[in-house]
Amino acid sequence: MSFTRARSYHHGDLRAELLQRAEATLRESGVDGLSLRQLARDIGVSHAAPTRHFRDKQALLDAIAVAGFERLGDSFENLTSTGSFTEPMRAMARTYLRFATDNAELLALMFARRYSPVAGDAMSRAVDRAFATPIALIAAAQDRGEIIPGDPRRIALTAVAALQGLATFLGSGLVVAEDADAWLDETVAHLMLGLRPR
Amino acid sequence: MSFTRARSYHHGDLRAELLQRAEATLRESGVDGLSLRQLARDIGVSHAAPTRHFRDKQALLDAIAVAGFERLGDSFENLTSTGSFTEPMRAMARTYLRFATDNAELLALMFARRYSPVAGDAMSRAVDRAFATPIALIAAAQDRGEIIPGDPRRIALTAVAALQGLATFLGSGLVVAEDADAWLDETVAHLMLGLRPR
DNA sequence: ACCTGAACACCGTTCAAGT
DNA sequence: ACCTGAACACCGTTCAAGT
Repeated sequence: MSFTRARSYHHGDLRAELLQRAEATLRESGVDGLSLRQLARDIGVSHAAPTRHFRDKQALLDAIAVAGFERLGDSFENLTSTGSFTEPMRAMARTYLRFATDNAELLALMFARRYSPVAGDAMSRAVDRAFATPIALIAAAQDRGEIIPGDPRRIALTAVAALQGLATFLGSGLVVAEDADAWLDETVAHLMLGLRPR
Repeated sequence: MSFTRARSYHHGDLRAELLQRAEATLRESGVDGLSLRQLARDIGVSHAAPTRHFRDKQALLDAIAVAGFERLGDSFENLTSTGSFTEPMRAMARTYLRFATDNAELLALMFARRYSPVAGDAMSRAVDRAFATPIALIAAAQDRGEIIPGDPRRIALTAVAALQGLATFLGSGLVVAEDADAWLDETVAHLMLGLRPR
């Protein structure tokens, strides 16, 4: 059955397979290498079939971005906020930067600010969940007096922004990839201790 | 003369006009709205003419990115490193974030990590120049003992990375654009003083 | 409800030929 | 040296028609 399913008239789970295949193509060939027609050809379906599941190409890209934020949220899941704050903070930073370097094309898509208005709902849910762990981390450290007071969301997002920028610089080659770990440590140290001498 | 020049067989300065027009289109319609054929139509030249000046579309995008880094370098030019360090630092941050928000599509292109190998030379010259001012700013502050010791390039790039990440979050809507100034101040304060209580 | 095939209006790139 | 026009192999999107 499952052998012939791909050749039957109705595919069965075309939406899921389109998404999965699109993510693979994105990783291998970048956004520019992603075409709806090629995708349909790869799966063995007519070029017009994807329209049923994604109204246009942007809708597919939006769905990939949502899946990306969900995966980012998953990768934060086993972070703990116990112990001295520096360690959870460094673990979060490593997780984010690892996701960023392992999924460079995907990350660019996630922050490409091209979402269709329609995508907003599922998108913002996934985004909120992805950043929930860093925010909770900051809040827990504040309770222990290890972090200055202030809105934990704002503090968390400025911290993650520093990592996001570092990921961008790494991706562009402005910072050489081999030194990524050293840059990561330095970024965390600067964030925690500041640039002004103590 | 200049009225008929655009209609004569030889254009005269097609390369410069292609670049200028492309930057305008990029600003108005984004990268996705940028097509060589449309560009040629806008200028009033055959669709194959651009090939003489840019071997392919990527070469044009590279040239736009180089021009972007040059403009970024220009906008840093009148920053001074005198006075208490906090003020030059905030001025630099404002300049970068302003450039980022005023040229969102361009900035994305500048860090799109798709440079053709050929572009590397002019590109790295423009990049080096663009970041020279922030690096000099850090070095001067170190001399006055207002900044911790360490490689000024590394310190400057981690600082600019924090701004770059903030610009990305602003562009994606993760941080609302109206609060940009407040986020900027908070980012600079965190960078200078750190997140750990003093 | 889901998919196909043809049609339409676009692309980027190449290359002989024109000026 | 620079530009044109035709040709080629692609796109995304739409829509009647098929299952």
